Amino acid sequence: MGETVVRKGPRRADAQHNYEVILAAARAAVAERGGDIVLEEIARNAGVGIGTLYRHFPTRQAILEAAFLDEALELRQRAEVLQSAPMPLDALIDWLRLQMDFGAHGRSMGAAVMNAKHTEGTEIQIACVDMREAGAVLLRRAQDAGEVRLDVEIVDLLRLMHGIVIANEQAPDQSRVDPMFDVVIAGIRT
Amino acid sequence: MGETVVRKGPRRADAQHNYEVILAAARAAVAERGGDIVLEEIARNAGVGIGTLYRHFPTRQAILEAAFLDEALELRQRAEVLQSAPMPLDALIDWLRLQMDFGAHGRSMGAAVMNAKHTEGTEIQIACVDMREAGAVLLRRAQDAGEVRLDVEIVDLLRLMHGIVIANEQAPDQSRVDPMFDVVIAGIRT
DNA sequence: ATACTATACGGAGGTGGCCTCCGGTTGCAA
DNA sequence: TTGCAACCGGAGGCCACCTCCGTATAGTAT
Repeated sequence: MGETVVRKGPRRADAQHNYEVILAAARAAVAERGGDIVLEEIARNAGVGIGTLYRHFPTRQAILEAAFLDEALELRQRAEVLQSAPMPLDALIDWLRLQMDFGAHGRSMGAAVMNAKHTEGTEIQIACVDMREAGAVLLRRAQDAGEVRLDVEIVDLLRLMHGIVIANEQAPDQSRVDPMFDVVIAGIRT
Repeated sequence: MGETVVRKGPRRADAQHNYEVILAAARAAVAERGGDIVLEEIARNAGVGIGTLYRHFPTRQAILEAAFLDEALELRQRAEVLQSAPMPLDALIDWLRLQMDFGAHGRSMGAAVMNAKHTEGTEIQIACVDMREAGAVLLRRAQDAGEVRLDVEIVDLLRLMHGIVIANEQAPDQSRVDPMFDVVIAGIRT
């Protein structure tokens, strides 16, 4: 373990540049095609060889993780901001909606990334744990305020949001997303 | 449209036999690998050439649909049986649990099949519609009994069940499935 | 400025799965 | 038994994945 680790430290200028260009292309590709991105196309769009792409991101998983990292960081930040909102339940609900919006944007990448969340040590794993903990504070506040059932855990909510997004992904009409969300919210209330 | 349709009627004996052998192999493969089955492997296990497989099931989608068809039929049947159960809400809950169990068994095939549910005319589409309608009766009974909110639709419930299964698929622990299910049930109550 | 080398680039090529196509085979009816 | 429509099988083209290594160059030492 820990053999071909991608160096994060100081790199040659061209390497750093390529890394960023590839990542940008990857994000664009993920945004419109979801999880089933075509790696060689990303390399082409980034204007680099396929070998260069694979050096920076040794595995398909690595690219998806990198593309999702920012979202995880932002979701954590949003949670921390909401932690001081006046209405604990509303804050939680707002954050859960964000989860869905981000998930919808990231499309079915979710499955791939969800998997990564559980493999130790990854950068994305740490980011996801942080995000989850920040969300857990929101949940706890709502529970302490007596507005949410005590037997609900944060993972339940994250997975339910994720599930709603995934289940509606292939559907022609997105019109039932809100009702489904409402059901979940009603279900966690005391 | 409607060109290379797979004939359902009388076929030559060897063709009929191969069809069944392939389908059996496909079901076995789907049961353990989910949606990302390897078609050539199925053909190999069935002891037929790849060409034969493709004649009987023109597309990957067709195989998944065929493998899932039985489940849809059975779920419909179960719903019809439960329609005469004494407690409408309990009947609905039981049926939704079945949805999850079947989905869990069918694994991530769900996404592929969910898609098929919305393409017109397919055999699986008809089966799914029938199943959904049978489930809708269960829902309506529970609503008429005043036990379930009126703004809930059957698709919401099916998708939520599907979502729970998918979202938990990659997770190492399945222990949160029941709590998530409970949240949904609590959420649809009046 | 020049030379040197660790670092990085790029794409050819091997692998594997998808799907088509067609020459050969066989069930079945007459 | 014969004939043919139905059926079989797998070779082969395609595409994406991923590795490997010869070439190029940024950064540094002189």
